[in-house]
This record gives sequence, C-alpha cells and structure tokens, in this order.
Amino acid sequence: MNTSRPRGPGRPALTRTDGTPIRVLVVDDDPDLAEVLSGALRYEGWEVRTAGDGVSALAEARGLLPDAVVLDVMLPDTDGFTVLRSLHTVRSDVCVLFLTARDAVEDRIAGITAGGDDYVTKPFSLEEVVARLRGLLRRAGMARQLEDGPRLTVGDLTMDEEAREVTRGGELVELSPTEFELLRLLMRNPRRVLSKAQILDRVWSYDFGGQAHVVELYISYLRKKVDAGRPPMIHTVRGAGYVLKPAAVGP
Amino acid sequence: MNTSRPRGPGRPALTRTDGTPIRVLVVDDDPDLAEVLSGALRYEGWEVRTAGDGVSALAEARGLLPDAVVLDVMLPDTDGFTVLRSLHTVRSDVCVLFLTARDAVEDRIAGITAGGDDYVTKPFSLEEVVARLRGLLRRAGMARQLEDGPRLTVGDLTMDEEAREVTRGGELVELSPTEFELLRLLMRNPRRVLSKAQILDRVWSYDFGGQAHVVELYISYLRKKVDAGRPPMIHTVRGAGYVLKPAAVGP
DNA sequence: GCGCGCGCTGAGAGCGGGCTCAGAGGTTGC
DNA sequence: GCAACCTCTGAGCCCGCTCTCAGCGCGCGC
Repeated sequence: MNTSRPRGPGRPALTRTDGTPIRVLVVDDDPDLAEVLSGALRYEGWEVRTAGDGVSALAEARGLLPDAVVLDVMLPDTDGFTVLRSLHTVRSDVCVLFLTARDAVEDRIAGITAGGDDYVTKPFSLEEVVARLRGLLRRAGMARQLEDGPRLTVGDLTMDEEAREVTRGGELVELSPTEFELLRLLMRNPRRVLSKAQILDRVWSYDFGGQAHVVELYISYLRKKVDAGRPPMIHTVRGAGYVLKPAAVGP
Repeated sequence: MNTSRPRGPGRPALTRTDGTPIRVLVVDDDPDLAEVLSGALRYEGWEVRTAGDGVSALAEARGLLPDAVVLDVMLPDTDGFTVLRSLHTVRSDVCVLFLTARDAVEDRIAGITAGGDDYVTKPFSLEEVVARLRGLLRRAGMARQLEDGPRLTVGDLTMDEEAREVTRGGELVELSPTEFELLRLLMRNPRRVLSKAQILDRVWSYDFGGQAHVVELYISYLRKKVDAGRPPMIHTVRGAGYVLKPAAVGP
C-alpha cells in the first residue's frame, strides 16, 4: 500500500518494471475529451499528462519520457504520423495508441498496427482505450506482470483478452462484443459495486445518447450466458448497481 | 537509448546466438517507409536503427555492427550496391535485404542473391520483409533456433516456410501467394485475435488503397482450402477480427 | 398487508458486419 | 497470343447484434 493517489480498482495496478506508475501522455485538441481520457487513465493508477497540439506534445514527451502516448491523428498543427516519428526519436520504444475518426483517411493509419502500435476509432469507450493501452504495454514488455499474463480470473470464470475467450468452470461462453466489454469491466473490478452510470460511462461510447436501461438489458444477457444454471456470480445491489463475485460455496 | 524489449507476439523471438536481440539497420530515404519498416521489425523483438542515405548508413553500421541491413537500392547519394560493398568491409558476414522497384535492373539483383543476400520488390508487404529477413538470418546461422527450424505448427496444420508447403492432417494444401501469406500471419499468432486492419497492414502492400473487404474474401478462400470438411480452425470474432486455433477436440 | 417503482425479461425492428458469388482486369507461363 | 491463374471490386443476402418498448415480478417502504 504505497499508492499516493486515489486509485479506483482494488485490483493490482499495472506498473513499470521498477514499480513506479506507468507514464502516459494524452494528446488531443479537445480539452474535454483529453480530460475524460486522463481521468480514466489516472483511475488505473497511471501518471498522466496532457497536451493539445503536436509541438507541446513533443515538449511534454521530452520531459516526461512517457511509456505510452494516446495521440489524436488530427491535430491543429501537425498530423499524428509526423508526431509518431518525432516521438520515436525521443524514446524509441514508446507505445502509441491513435485516436481517429471512423471515416478518416485510414491509409495513413495503415502500417501503424503493423509496427506494434494500435488505434481506436472515435467515438470509443473508455474500457476499450484502457484495454488497448494495457495490451500495448504488456506486449512491449514494459509493464510488470502482476497477473498471469493476459488472463483475468474470478472464481471459476476466466477471460483471455487476446483470444477473446471466456470460460466458466472450463466451459466456453460465447459473448457478443458489448457483452464481452461489460464482463471485462466487471472482472477487472471484482467484489466492487459498479453503478449503472459508471458502467454506461466506461463500456458505452461517450456519445451514446441512450438510457441506463441498456445496462440492465446486457446484465440480463450476461446472466443467461455466464450464470446459466450455475451458482450466480453477477449480483444486483438494489439502488446501487451490480457486482461480480466468486460463486458462493454453499450447497 | 535503444533498448529493444521482448515485443510483439507471445511466440518465441528470434535472437542472436548469445540471446541478445538481432540488430537491424534500415536504410531508406522515405522516412515514412523507414518508420513503418522499423516498427514492424521492432515488433519482432529486434533492435532497429534507421538511416536515410548511404553515408549515414555506413556511419550507423560502423557503430551498430548490424546482423542484417534492409537496404533501398535507390538512395539519394549512392546506389545500394556501392553501399553493400562498403558494408562488407564493416562486417563481412552481414545479411542484406534489398528493396527495389519492380522494373529495376533485375540482372544486377540476380547477382546479389547468388551471394546469399535477398531482395523484395516495392511495393512489398511487411510479412514478406520479415519472413525474408528471418530466412536470411537463419540460413546465415546467425540466429538461435528457438523453434524447430522453418516449420510452423498449429494443431494438425503445418507450414514449411522455405518449401512453401502447407499440410492439414498430413494432406497437402495448395495456396496462392496471398493465401499463403495470410495463413502464415495467422499461424505465427495462434489463439490471438487479429483485426482486419492488422491483417491488412501486414499481409497487403503498404500502398494498397482497398478496403478491409479483401480480408474477408481471402479468409473465405482459406477456409475452403484449410478447413474444408474438417473441424474449423479459422474462427470469426464478430466485431473484432479472426483467430486461428487448433480444432476443438471431441464431437 | 399494500402499493409503488426499480429491475428483469420477452418480443421485435433496424442496422450493419460478414459471407459468398460473379466477373473484370492483370499477370504468368506455355 | 492464348490459357490459366490470381487478385480485387461490387452486389446481394443472411443473420447476429443492438437497442426500444412494454409488461410483469418482486423488493421495499409505508
């Protein structure tokens, strides 16, 4: 217990190999979006800085030497590809996650994913951004392995994030993308009650206009697939939210 | 500082005989292309430097003493063959992979390949460059064999990269060049979901302007040949991509 | 014990991701 | 110069996914 900042999950944080927090630089010209993003990343226990354009991004990078950079492709002064090149001269093994509009010129993004970097299209969900970043850091060998690789486990429920495979008691459970994302959030916060608003904020895109009712719906879907006939792991806390726990041992 | 870490897939990385990362120098006057190339090679866990012309290439080479060099034939100051000669004075056993335009002087290239080096014509795919480099290093005895040679195996599916032979359950499977390249990528990343964008970036040429639709098409071709009538190994993960797994056991 | 309202679930519409077929254009080899 | 093959585009179809709506059960406060 040496954490200096209020951190969300009780789960072990992903840290650098020397135990200090992962350092991330968020670069986006929309201050609101940058704020939301950095909030979510701080929640992971990481150290976050922000920048609004390419020039200040590079300046920040030189000072911070970040492990990873979240980088909007469309910047007021330059484009992301140029920034990427410069970033690599600052720190050659930096991980970069691009943010791009869905219908943007994807040809310039081409080649990015091949280099080990990754991208998500706007509008994205925070869970997705965090998951991609974790994946990048893990593959780059930049993070200390506190868990056994890319596998999440709660009770007899396991999730392999890379293979996108979920099993309960050894049996394969097939999930749709949204179901998978929701279960991932629950599994990364076991024994912690998450409100519908929290879930909505993290699993659904930030521009989602719908109501919290979808959360109930997808919880219902998950129960059918994950709890089906077995001792329940997904519990409702009336008036508060939902919580995932290992199934009770009793008869 | 250029500390290459164990990047990329969980598969064992090809390393030097002493276990340290393979050292590669990328020489191309197009900075974007050099960036993409070095990204892909770093993803292999190799240590990469870049240079934009013949003079700085030689300077870098003297410092790095690279195991292999990816060398554009057309350079702003000299041509690749001159650089090749100088490189051999720096390190006589260096492996060289030439990058050349399709209609370049192929007769001069022919002489090169006789010497143990190799070449690819622009535009190329990253998978091809990486595969050729791996082949060169392996033949030169420069890399530690962590896998059993040039043979990939997933379940009852095998691929001999050098002979370009693929078998499923002992039966020969005949593939077109693109199909082969796509299957190689899948086999080098078993149990890992690859997005269509990732596949496009690695298997298709960097100047390919088309849509991700071709990936679906070629997956469909592969299924007809690889999975034909057998328990399927190629799986679609809706909204995420494709994954290759050993066929499920049991009925 | 009663009623309110939160939460659960079934039905179904709309959409878009993914698969396949057909065919054009290009390349290779004979 | 022709034939075979390979690659890619376009169109059409199917179906899984997502979300809205509506009705019902049940927990909880009174």
